[in-house]
Amino acid sequence: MANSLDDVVSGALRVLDQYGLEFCSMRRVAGELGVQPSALYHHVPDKQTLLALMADRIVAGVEVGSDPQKAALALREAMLSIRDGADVVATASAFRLGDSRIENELATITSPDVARTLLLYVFGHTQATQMHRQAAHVGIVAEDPDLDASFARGLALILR
Amino acid sequence: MANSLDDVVSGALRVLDQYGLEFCSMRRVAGELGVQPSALYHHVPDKQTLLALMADRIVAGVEVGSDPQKAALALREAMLSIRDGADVVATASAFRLGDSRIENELATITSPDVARTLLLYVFGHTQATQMHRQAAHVGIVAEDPDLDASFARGLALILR
DNA sequence: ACCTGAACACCGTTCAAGT
DNA sequence: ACCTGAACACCGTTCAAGT
Repeated sequence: MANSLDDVVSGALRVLDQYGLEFCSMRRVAGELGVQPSALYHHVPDKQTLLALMADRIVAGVEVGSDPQKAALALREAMLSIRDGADVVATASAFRLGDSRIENELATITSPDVARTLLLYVFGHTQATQMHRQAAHVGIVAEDPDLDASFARGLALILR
Repeated sequence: MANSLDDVVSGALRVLDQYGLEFCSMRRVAGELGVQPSALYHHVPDKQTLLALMADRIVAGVEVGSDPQKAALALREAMLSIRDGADVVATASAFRLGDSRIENELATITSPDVARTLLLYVFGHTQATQMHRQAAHVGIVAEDPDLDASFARGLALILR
């Protein structure tokens, strides 16, 4: 019956994926878990912290390895795999500029400057991709079929 | 007495600069103008549109010219000149990927791929800079004195 | 440890009505 | 054209109290 912190994060990610960041409220997450809104504050001090935990989980499976290009593509895939994932991850990461796991791992296989540039590019392009696709899905803009290729070319530009 | 659309945008930018995006509500903007919240909907269909108009005004003075490096620095300066400016501009721009004035002008002096990569990098780095500075200002993180230089080096990487 | 119930101070948006 | 007043369906967060 009783929820753990992991249950809360999982519930929040389900709400995010179904309704989007805009409607991912503490009250909806509580509803998803069958609990009162105030119950969430037993697990988490505030919404921002919950969002940071969600971001960690979204990128948890991303292995950097030894190929920065592969790492960038994996990161992009992880963020695109959940609605508004890029927004959540990018916002949470901006708060820890310079000490995120992925930035540090990228830095060891390239350089600190390339790592940061790459990471910010991946966030920016993926956020834009996801936003554009959402807008296309709602029909307020035409689908752009070239976004994946555009991403790859920008990547090559930075890693050249 | 009566407000124009320009007055509304100006009022919204004053509220943004004083209180930040989080507290830049329709109700506060209305208060700033000495008007009821519902009055804003005479000028603007919704908050998102108001934010887009604010973004346009923030980058209005940025001249692209013929030097992409200078253009990127000018864009960064414009966004940093107002609280949460990078957030507002980046979010609004993601909706128009591929047909913003600045992206188009950059494309003519470099290439479409460089223009997009550059723009996304500038947004990402400037958002992170502004967020990090805000966090440092509130004291939850140490100031990073290298952010401007880090920006310049990433720029050089893309434009090399 | 985990949760309820009630409250506080807010939101964006709509709509009839006023001038 | 520009605005008021009132309402609707929401927010995040706190806190005493329950099990």
